[in-house]
Amino acid sequence: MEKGKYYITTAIAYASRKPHIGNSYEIVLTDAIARFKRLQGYDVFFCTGTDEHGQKIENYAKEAGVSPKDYVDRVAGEIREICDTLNTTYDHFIRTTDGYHERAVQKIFKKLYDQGDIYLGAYEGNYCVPCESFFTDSQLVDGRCPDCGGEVKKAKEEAYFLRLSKYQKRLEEHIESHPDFIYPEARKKEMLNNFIKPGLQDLCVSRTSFKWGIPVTFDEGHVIYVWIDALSNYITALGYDPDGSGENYKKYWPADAHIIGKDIVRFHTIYWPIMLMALGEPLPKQVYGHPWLLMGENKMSKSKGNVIYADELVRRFGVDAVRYYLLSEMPHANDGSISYETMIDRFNADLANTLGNLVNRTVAMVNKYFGGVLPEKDVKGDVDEAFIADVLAAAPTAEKCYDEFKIADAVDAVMNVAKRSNKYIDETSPWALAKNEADRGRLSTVLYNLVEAIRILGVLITPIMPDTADKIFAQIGCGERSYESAFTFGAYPVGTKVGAPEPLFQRIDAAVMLAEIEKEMEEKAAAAKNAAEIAGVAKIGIDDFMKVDLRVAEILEAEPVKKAKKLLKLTLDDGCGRRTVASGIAKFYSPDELVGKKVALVSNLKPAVLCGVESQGMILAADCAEDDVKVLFLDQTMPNGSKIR
RNA sequence: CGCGGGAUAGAGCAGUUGGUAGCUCGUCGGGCUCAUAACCCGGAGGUCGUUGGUUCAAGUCCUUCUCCCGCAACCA
Repeated sequence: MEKGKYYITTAIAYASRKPHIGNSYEIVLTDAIARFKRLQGYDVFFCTGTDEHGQKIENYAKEAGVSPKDYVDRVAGEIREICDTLNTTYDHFIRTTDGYHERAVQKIFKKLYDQGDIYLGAYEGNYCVPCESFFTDSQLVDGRCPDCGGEVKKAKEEAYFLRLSKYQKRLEEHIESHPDFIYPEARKKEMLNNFIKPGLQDLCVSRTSFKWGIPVTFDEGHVIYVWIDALSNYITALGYDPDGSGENYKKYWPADAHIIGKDIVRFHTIYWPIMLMALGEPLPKQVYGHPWLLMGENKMSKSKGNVIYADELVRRFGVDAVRYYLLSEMPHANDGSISYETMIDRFNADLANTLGNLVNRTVAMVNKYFGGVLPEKDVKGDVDEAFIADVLAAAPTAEKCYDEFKIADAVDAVMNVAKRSNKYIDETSPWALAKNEADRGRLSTVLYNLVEAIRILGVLITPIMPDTADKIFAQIGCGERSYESAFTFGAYPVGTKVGAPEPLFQRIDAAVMLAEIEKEMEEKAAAAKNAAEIAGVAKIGIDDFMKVDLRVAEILEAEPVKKAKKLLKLTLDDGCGRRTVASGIAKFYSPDELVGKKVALVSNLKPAVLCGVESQGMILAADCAEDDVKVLFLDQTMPNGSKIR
C-alpha cells in the first residue's frame, strides 16, 4: 500500500577513526525506523555516509604518512563495512569527497555569497600574537587577551561568515510553532535558551589554516568549513543543485527525520535550518537527538582495552542479537549502557528463552501432533478471545512508539506477543488435549492460534531482526508478511505445512563467554600499551626542553573555583614567593589532600585567565586514563624553588 | 542564583489530565512436561531523594534543601 515518501538520514560519520559500537548505534536505530516505514508502505529513502574533510583528518593522514584521500578511503571503507555487517539498508552512502557533493557545495557557497548571506569578513581587531588567536570584543578581559592576559592589537584575518543573525527571528518562530521539530523536548529548550534567545553570532564558514576541504571557488586559499560541507550532504545526496535539482530531490526533500547524536543537535537545529532558509528550501520535519550508549559505567577507551566494535559483537552474538540489544536497551531520552553481562542476559532471557523457545516448542508440536499440517482453526475455547486481542494490540502499539522514536518500547510491544503466547500455551495445555482423540479439533485450533500469533510477531519483528524474521517464516512455512496482516487475526492459511523445528538462538553459557572475553580484553590492553603513542611524538633537542622552567613548589592553599567544575585554585610557594595556579584536577582531588604537598611547577608558562582566576603556571600531572588524572607529587624534602631538569 | 533533565523494590526502568504503586532481571516457593535445565503461577521486597504546603485524596501540583546528569563555560 503506497503511503507517500519518507526521507530519513543519519548524521554522516567523521572518517577519522573506526567507530565503536556506541557510534554504530545510530545507523541501526535509523535502519529499524526505515525498515518499519517501508513495511508500512512508505517509499523510503534512507541516507547515511561519511564526513571526510577537516584538519583532524589532515593531521591523522600526515601521521600515518598517507594522503588525506587515501586515509579517508580506508576509514570510510571500514565504516561502510560496519553498516553492512549490521545489515542496514541504506539507499545511498554519501562521502563528502564525492565529486557531485563537492561541486554542489561549491555552488551552494557561491549562491549564498552572491545573495549576501555569506560575506567576506574578518576576525576584526583583537589579535594576540603569541596566542595566534583572534578574539571578539566581548571575549576580551579588561581589553586584554583572555588567554594570556597580554596585549592584543588590531589585526584581521579574512574569513567568510554566514549571516545567522538575519534569520534568527524566523528560526525562533519556526521552532516554537513546530513543537515536534526538535526531539526530545529537553534538547529544544537547550537550544532556545542557550543559543537562540541570547542572540546568534554570525558563523564562520571558511578556513585558511588547513587545505583538506572543499575550496571556495572564487577565493583561493579558503576552504569551506565543516558546517556547510557536512550538513549539505542531506540535500546533495538527493541531487540538490542550486541551478536545478534532480528527481530524487524533488521527490524526497524535505527530510522527514534527521537521526543524530545529542551532541550535534545544535548544528542541525540552528545552522542547518538557517542554511536552508537562506537557500529558500523547506526545512526538515523532525530532528531527533538520540542519547548515547556507554560501556557499563565507563566510557570506552582504548587504553582500558574495553572498546567494543560492532563487528566483534556480531561475531560473538550474531547480527540480529546485536540489533535487538541496541534497540531494546537504549532508553528514549537518557543514556543507555552496554555490557557483556547484560548483553548475555538479554540474549538468553528474551531471544533464546522467550522467543526462540516459543517458536521451537510450537513448531515441534505441530509436527508431533499433526505431521506438520494443521487441519482446523475454528474450535474456539474461552481463553482465545483475550489471547487474540492481546496479540492484535501489538501492531498499533508498535506503530505509535515508532512515531515517537521510542524504539525500545516498540520492541517491547512486539516481544509481548511472545510472552503472551507462552502463557496461552499454559492456559490451553496442548499436550493434555493431545491425549484425547475427541480434542483433535480444539488442539489444532490452539496450535493454529499460536502459529498465527508467531506469524504476526514475525511481521512486526522484521525491522528489528530481519534475519530472524526470515527464519521464523521459514519454520512456520508461511509467506504472508504484509504489514496489514498484523492487524487482523487469521491470515495464516489452514493446511500450511510447517518446517522442521530449529532453535533460533542457542543459549549462551555466561560464565564461559565472560571468561573468554576477559582473556581477550587483557591481551588487547597489553597490546595497546606496547603500541603506545610515544612513537608519534616529534623529537626535540635539549635546547627546546630547557626552555621549560620546571620548579619544585609547595601547595599552600587549595580551593575550588566557583562556576568551574574541573578547576582548583592553588596557591603555591615557588621558592621566591607565592603564586596562583588554576589546575583542572577538581574531579580527582579534594583541596585537603593537596595542601602541603610538593609538586612540579612549570614556572615560565604564560599566565592565563580561567574562569576568572589568573593562572600563573601549571603543575604536572599524568593522564592515566581517559577519566583519571594523577598529580606528580615530589619528595617532601626537596626545597621549594629547586630547578628540575 | 547561566539553561535544562532526573532521584520510584537488590539492579535497570514505566507511571498520561492527582483516585488501590507497576514492568523486566534477580531472589524464594509452587505448577507443568510440548520445548532450548526452557514455559506458567504465586510470595517476599518501596515511608516513590528531603522539608513544608494545596486537596476528601499527591509518585503525580506548589515550596525548602541535598545529590546525580546533560548543555554552556572550562580542563595551562
